[in-house]
Order: sequence, then C-alpha cells, then structure tokens
Amino acid sequence: MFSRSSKYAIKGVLYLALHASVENKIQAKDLSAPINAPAPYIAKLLQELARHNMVSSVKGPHGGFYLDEVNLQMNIMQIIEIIDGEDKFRSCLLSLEQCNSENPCPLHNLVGDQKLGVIHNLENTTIKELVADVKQGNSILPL
Amino acid sequence: MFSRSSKYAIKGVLYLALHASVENKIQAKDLSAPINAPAPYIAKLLQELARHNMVSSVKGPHGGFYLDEVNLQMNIMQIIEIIDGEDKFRSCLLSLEQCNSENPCPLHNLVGDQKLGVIHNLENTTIKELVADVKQGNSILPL
DNA sequence: TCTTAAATATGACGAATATCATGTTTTTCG
DNA sequence: CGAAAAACATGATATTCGTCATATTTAAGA
Ligand code: FES
Ligand code: FES
Repeated sequence: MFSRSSKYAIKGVLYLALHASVENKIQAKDLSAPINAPAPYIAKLLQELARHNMVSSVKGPHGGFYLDEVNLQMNIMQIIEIIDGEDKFRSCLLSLEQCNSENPCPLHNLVGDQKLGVIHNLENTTIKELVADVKQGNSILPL
Repeated sequence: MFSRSSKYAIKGVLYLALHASVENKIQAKDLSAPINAPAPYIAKLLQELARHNMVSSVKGPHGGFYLDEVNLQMNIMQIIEIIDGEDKFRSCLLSLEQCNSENPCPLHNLVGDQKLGVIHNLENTTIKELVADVKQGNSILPL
C-alpha cells in the first residue's frame, strides 16, 4: 500500500516525535535498530524530510534529528508526498486518466469512498496527535 | 495502491468479461491496445490467471481467452492475490508484525476501518456484477 | 496427415527501487 | 585554531519488478 521508503520515513518521524527533542536529538544510526531498517538508507530519507521541513536537524557533535513544534503539526500525507511523490495515492485505481467520480471505473464504486476517507484522515491528523495516541496507550509503536 | 501487474490483470479480466465468450475468444495480442499494456506481458499475466482458473483459454487456431460462468463468479481480490501474492494487501501498513486490531499501530486507527471495507468490497463483488455495472452505465471501462 | 495459429513455459533484458559507500560541510569542544 | 562528530550531497551497487524474446505444446482446418 505504501512504498517501503514511506514506511521507513513514517516510522522514523513517529519515533523521533516520541523519543527526541531539542535537548535530546537522535542520530540516524540510532534509528536503525528500532525502525528495523538500514542506517544509511534512513539517513538519506531523513535528509530528504529535513530538506522539506518535515523534521529538524543540526550538524556536528551532539547533533541529530528531532521534531520542533512546527514539524509536529505536519501530517502523514505530507511524508508520503515527499517520499513517493504527489499522486501515487490520488490517481485512479486502474490508472485510467479518463475517469473520475463522474465517469467512474468499475472499481471506483467499490473503493472510492474509502479511499477518500483514508486520504482525509491522513491529511487531517497531525504527527502530534498520533504520538499522543501512543502516549495514551491507544496505539503502539513497537521496536 | 495496486501493482501495475494487478492493474493490467484486472483490466484484462474485465475486458474479457465484457467482450469475449466461448464463441468469441480474444487473443492476448488483441488486448494490448484496449488495455494499453505490452502484449507479451499481458499474455504472461493471462497465463498465470488461467493456471489459477480465473480465466479460460484454448490453444490453437481460433483459440484465445474468455470467461466462463465459473470465472465470472470470481472477484477482484482473487486476481490481486494471484498476481501480487496473498498478503500485500492485508498486512499492517507499517509492516509491523507485532500489531493487529488489538495492538494497533498509530496508523491503524486512521485507516483500518476503510481498509477492511475495501477488502470486503473487493471480496464480495463478482466480476459478473462489475461488468453488469458497466453494461448498465453505472461505470465505464474506457479503451 | 501436415501446416498453421494460438497458448504455454522459460528465461534474458531493462528500468525502477532499495541499499550501500564515499567524500564534503558544519558545529562543538579542547 | 584544530580535531572530531555529526548531517549533507552525490553517486555506485544490488535487488526487485516490469518488459521482451524464444522455443514448445496443443488444437483446428485443408
Ligand atoms: S475512476 Fe478509477 S478509481 Fe475512481
Ligand atoms: S496494526 Fe498497523 S495497520 Fe493495523
């Protein structure tokens, strides 16, 4: 459903939101174990996210990644769009350019509503709200 | 959302359901244009589907592909499972093995219900019903 | 029976994605 | 100021997925 890169990126951001802060930055290599992904790859993804202001970073000794208040207001959809591109998610299921809600393809009626719901939810829930869920025990982010 | 192979396969099956029959079989190469996919690739996919009894085929002159009544009772989910494998669709969004509806990952609450709905719809609508929609003008399958 | 037309089976090639490696820049600290 | 530690930038390699090519089998028709 999501690309592997997106999954890594989402997990990375959520992990940072949960465990990092300005005073306690986390390095790329220390995300490798909890996220279960190769360190250099995570580094590359985080840099891409940093370039788009999804995460904050500082170089040098005691540097690393974290999320500031602005970053915490971002949502999952933005991560996906940065990593996978704009329309991987929004296009027709059969990649038929000619069709839309007025001219639906045969699958549209089966999944269209749910897809819109997913997109809406992904766009309208902030990272901050997601980690609040974890902190309250409504969801888990296992290592 | 689906792999490109799945899309081709779904389009192929729907096209056959709509335009082919025992008396009027369609060859792989004649699907290339309407489906907008390379002919050899479609052939490969159809053979895979035929092996799993999703479509019917006969060799030799005047041979080709079509759907019999049994094939028409199949659903889209079966196509996806044949082409992409069993669990591409059912697994956790973050590929966390440890989590499920009881121990949901942070994204589960955002999309879980919709995903179940999609799966249910894909499993419980037959090819026959989908092409009936097209015939009645409720959906379109453009060339 | 022999030729021909189709699916089938298998594998080679190419492109996209994921992974790894190297060097450069920035910042902290002695 | 100099050394080290981190992100940053770029590109090389590997793996997966999509595409193409070739040879084999089966069935129809002359
Ligand atoms: S028109 Fe194809 S999914 Fe909406
Ligand atoms: S537990 Fe991750 S999507 Fe359901």
